[in-house]
Amino acid sequence: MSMEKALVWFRRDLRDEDHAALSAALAAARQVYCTFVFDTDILDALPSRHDRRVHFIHASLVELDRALQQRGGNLIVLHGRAIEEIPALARTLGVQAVYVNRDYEPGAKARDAAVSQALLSEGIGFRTFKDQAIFDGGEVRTGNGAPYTVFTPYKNAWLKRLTATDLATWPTQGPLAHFPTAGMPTLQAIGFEETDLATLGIATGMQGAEARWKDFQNGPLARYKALRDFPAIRGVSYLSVHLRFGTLSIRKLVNQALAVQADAWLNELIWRDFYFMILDHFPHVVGQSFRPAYDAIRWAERPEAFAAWCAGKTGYPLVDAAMRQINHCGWMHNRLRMVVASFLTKDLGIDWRLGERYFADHLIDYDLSANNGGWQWAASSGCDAQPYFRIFNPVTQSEKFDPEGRFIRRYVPELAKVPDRYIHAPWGLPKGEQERLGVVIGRDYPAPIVDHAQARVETLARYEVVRKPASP
DNA sequence: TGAAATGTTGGGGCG
DNA sequence: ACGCCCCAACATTTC
Repeated sequence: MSMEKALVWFRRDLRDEDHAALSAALAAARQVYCTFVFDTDILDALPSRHDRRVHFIHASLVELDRALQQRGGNLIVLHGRAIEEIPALARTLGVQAVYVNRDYEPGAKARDAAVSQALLSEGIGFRTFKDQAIFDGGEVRTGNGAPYTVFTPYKNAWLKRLTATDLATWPTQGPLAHFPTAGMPTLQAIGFEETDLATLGIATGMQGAEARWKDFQNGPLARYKALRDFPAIRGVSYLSVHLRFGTLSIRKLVNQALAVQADAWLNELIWRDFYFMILDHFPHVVGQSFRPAYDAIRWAERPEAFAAWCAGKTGYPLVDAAMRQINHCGWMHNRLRMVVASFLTKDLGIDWRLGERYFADHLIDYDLSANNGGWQWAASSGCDAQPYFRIFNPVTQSEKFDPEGRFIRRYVPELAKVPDRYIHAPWGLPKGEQERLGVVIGRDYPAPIVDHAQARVETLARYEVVRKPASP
């Protein structure tokens, strides 16, 4: 039974290759339309009108539209509330069904439920597909049918279950239907401004994704395990933004990771599936600890310390360099995400939710599932989180992962002249040397806003409440 | 996907 | 030669 018309609604899957919903629509319908909605329910909540993500999406849509036009179709780009725009467009086009790739965020699930309901009332179908994850829903479960909450057994089950079918490319050949529009709205027309993506060398769209992917395969992939922890080195893939917006297919990456036996990198891709699954099954992690006991922790109210953390002025060079990196380019090396998260929660005693929100507002690759998972991991409140007594020493981390201070000096230029021996803890530099080098701690660079050894003791005390329920 | 505290061992200085 | 002590170096435990 072939249907006449279908509509593919693109969201975080901005490509026309290996695309599950597009593939299914093409297989099912004679005429396939394509749309994207700049959803004001999302855009209105963004803190700035200069948002690199909106810019990235817009630039990627321009390329996607061009690709669809080469196939006889086009991208119908709307600006409004998706829960109203999609049913209205479906009605206008006279489609029998709307096709989407599944999204696991609570807000997206609520939106999709509302759209589905609206469509259903008009007899229009709403078909959802797994595309952004390798496994979703209940596909990877423990022996008794529960979702995994520990990564390693999840990973083992994930690998055991994996077959070639799970990694097969979704074919998307075939003609597309064209719907006359006034053309793609400009960035300004949807209320946003151009950003510095080009200056930062952030390539958009499928072509940008492919270029980065080639760079990674020709470069660090083979030595990923050895290089990935060193922020001064190009040792990681820089593909996170492309996975976030679907300008690259996850199946292609997993296939290659398996082919070259890049186990450490494959693990990272499995972590991504893991956190999608956790968010899907445990939506309370948005705003609450995965482990309820951890919501009894009394976090410190320290607005001035939080401001110093945000600005990269804590007096701990690696922490400051990392925060200045996110402030400068909207991206931070993964090792440093752990370091600054540990510092915020366990050195400053500040609620992980504040850090989570800061990352949400600043990361170009921000993804609710992984960001929340990572912060709760660092705060020890999450599933398979590090134990609360495992506290990073910001100086030791610096010595291990930026041994010569190359990364520090790149982002904290006022420390450029500090000798290697003191670059990780410059307050140890003798006063006379500080004067001679023109790097006086407290004048040219902040004194540490907290003493790590003391903070560690206070954190262990703060976390005592999770050990056992408060006595009656 | 830690780090600090504590325990153990063994080489070397020294009386 | 021997015991004693110091203290790296390494291992284990504790948080």
